[in-house]
Amino acid sequence: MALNDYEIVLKAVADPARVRILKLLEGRELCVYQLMEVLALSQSTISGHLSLLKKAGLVNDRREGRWVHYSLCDKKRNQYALPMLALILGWLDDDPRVRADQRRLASRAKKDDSRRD
Amino acid sequence: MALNDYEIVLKAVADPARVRILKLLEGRELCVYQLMEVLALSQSTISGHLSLLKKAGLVNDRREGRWVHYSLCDKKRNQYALPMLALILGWLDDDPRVRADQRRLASRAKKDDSRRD
DNA sequence: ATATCATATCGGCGATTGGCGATATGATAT
DNA sequence: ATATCATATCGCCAATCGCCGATATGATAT
Repeated sequence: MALNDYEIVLKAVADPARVRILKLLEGRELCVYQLMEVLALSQSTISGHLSLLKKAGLVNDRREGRWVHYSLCDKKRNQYALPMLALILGWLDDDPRVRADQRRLASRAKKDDSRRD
Repeated sequence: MALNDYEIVLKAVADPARVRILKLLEGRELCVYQLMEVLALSQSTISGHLSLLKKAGLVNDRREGRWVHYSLCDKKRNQYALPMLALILGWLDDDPRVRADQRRLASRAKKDDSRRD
């Protein structure tokens, strides 16, 4: 049923925490742990959001050792997922919370860099 | 806040009953009473959905005597409303429930016609 | 085998949601 | 003023949601 697939995608993107995740995944891969720090939500909460986004066909996961790298989906798993992604990723760049997320992610990345031997 | 406006629109369109309403409003005006009959939901439920859609800037209302005619929004009340409408109205024409809604609406219209003196 | 680290899943809690019937409002008609 | 019709709002209930801490899983290292 088309309406079911529609609902899964729309409910997935209708939550603020989940769009913030999608905006953070724009152009890069991230792991649960990084998203935890940037969004200041518990590990189980982040993991739950990600599995919902995955179920909707909005994100991919790729395991590499103990880390699981999440990225925006490329394959068509749900007919509504990619067009919806294309639409909403053009939005929210001017939102204060989204901007703050980007800044926190950037400063985290710097710390990681300087910690390298 | 952009994220707030986003959430209002997305939550509004993420509900099956509300998309069905939007699909029925495609190309015509309808009153609460007609939507009640087609969707088989109570009058208060339909009215509630419509006021939510209106708050999101997705529909207009136009009072004419005791009837209130609802239609898809034309003015820009929420920056996300019209692009989202444009996207999702291209969808769901093949969904069984949506098709059944259209049929019920059509047969209702016929009855109305034959009842005219 | 044991320990550790990253992630996933489970159970519980308060808040929100979608449905309803009952009641209130607003417009028309008598 | 009263009645009627279409719609809006209110209060309630069951179901879902988003969060958390606790526990389970899966991979790596010793």
